[in-house]
Amino acid sequence: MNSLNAIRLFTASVDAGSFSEVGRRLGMAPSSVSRQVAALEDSVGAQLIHRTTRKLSLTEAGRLYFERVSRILAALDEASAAVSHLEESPRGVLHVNGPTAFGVRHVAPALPDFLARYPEVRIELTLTDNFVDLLEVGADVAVRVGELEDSSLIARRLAPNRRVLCASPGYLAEAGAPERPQDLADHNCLVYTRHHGNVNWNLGGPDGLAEVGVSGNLRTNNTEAVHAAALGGLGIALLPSWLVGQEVQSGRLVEVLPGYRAAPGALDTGIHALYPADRHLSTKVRAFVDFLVERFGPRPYWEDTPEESRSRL
Amino acid sequence: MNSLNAIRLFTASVDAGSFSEVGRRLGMAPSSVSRQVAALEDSVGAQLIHRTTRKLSLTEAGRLYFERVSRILAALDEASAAVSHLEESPRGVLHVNGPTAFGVRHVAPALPDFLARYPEVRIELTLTDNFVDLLEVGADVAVRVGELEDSSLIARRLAPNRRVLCASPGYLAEAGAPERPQDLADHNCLVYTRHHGNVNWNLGGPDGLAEVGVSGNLRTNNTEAVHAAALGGLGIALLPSWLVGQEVQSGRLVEVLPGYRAAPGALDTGIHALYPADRHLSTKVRAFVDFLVERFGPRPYWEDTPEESRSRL
DNA sequence: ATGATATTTGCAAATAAAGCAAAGATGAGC
DNA sequence: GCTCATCTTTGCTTTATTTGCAAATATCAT
Repeated sequence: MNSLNAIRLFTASVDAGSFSEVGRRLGMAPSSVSRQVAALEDSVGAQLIHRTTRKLSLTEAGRLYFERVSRILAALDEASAAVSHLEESPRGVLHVNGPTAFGVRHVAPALPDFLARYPEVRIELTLTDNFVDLLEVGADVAVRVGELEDSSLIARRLAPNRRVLCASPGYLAEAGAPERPQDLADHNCLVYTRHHGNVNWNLGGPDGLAEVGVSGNLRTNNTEAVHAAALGGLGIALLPSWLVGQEVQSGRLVEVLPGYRAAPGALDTGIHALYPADRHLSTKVRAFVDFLVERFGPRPYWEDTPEESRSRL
Repeated sequence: MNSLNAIRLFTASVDAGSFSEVGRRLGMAPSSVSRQVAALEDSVGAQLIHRTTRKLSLTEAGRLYFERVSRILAALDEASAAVSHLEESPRGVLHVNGPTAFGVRHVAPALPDFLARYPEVRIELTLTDNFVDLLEVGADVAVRVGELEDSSLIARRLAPNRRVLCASPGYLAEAGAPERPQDLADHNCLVYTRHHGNVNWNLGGPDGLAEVGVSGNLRTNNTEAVHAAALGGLGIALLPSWLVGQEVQSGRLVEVLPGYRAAPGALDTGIHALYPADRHLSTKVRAFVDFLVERFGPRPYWEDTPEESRSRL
């Protein structure tokens, strides 16, 4: 087990032609240089340098070792440099993980801008709806909507996650628009739930919290299904603003009880970027997270009212 | 300045998939492994491994670093092995230095046998008559006849260096053979000397030491010239046995005053092999010196009497 | 939920490295 | 030929680094 330092001192001695000179250049005692080289010789089991008080000269073994080892040292430095260089400006492959719906709607459309800003980065986007271990899939960063689980990860808030009531103009024309939360009980409510049993919607509005038992002719554990049904005019849905924002802006959906929002629960904690709590956060991850924060927050574009949306064009 | 050990622990961790496992395999505390890898990460300035208490996984930087560095480690071990291996059996270039006359007559003829025994050795033979610094010319071993100077070198005695009196049969037939040392004063003595002034030959024989002032019509500072003149029948010469031994054996020269030899002086200290006093004596040098000792000593073939020489055939 | 095992950190002990001074050696210059 | 400056090496002490242990925290399997 020879030390790298000894090898560096050996090559330095060959270059300088003197242990003392090496000591002077590197600011260390000549005896230290001498001993390190001697230890290296013991380690490889061969004399590398013939010494005279006046002159150093390589043995054949030394010459051979020097040739090979100096190339190796260069390669080693190069390897370190490559890795350090990797960190100077964002580059390399960035593995991003996220849920399908949000990923398709808001992450993927953002990637062209990101990649335009950092041309040396390549992105591998994995969209999964079951929770996966970041490290397991080799992801560098994940976008999570709603509750957070991984405590060993750092979470950076990207946007609020709010749910709003909405329905298609067609449905409202037919069934009328509710004016108070209690009116929802008389509407066909499209229920997203993962469990059996009754479902209550907790709504916060100008007059405080209101809890309304809702029901309808569709219950599903898939948000996209609720979304599709609402677009089809089936009834009133409680959906995340990032999912329906653009349709509200375009008029394909209309916000119902605009003053009310779903009272924050576990599902509404927010939208976060998660990444490992490493001491050395890689620049590409930092760049990506910063980019998302800049793009979404503090008030994401999908929260715009129809008027704001029009004026933005 | 990252330590080699840290890099080894890093790659071991990647292989084992766990710091604890590495600790178990290498017999060290997991905390040490952890800290070394952390230090390496600080050193290169990038996270290399994502850690969970349950799992390790490489970052992209880590993957890149691992790929490069594992090859490098292998190359390093290989370099050490190559050098160590070099020491296992004699191989490589062996630089031999020696005086011209002795080299041509006794070293060069020995080389075929040596090279036959060690086929992986290549010899570079440098014959010089001025004293040279072993290290200066890059020699691994030198053969020296006579006085020794380099005190930092190890000298191994190869053979005695004796000078004997001899002349050609033709000269003796014409001038007669001396019967006592004092008779030399009346002979044409071929004098080798580096200085001016009178020359005495100190001869040791059955009746003790005898000092005889000698002179003749040839004085030279070149032994070979004396040799050639003696062969040509010019007179009586005092020459090293290794130089005239074979001619005495073949009868082209005849030993004069056979009971007498030159009294040992500085020039007669012996024939030595010299090599650097390194802690790691390379096997090829050791093999070469051993070979010469075996071939020459304790009584070299050139000291044989004519009878012995004949029986040896 | 609980137990077994993982990483990490603080702290003390052990190990390795560094500096200093002195000794021996070598080459340059007078 | 001799002296002097400089080089390597070694013994000894001081300093720095590394290690191991124990405890805290975190994770996965049962």
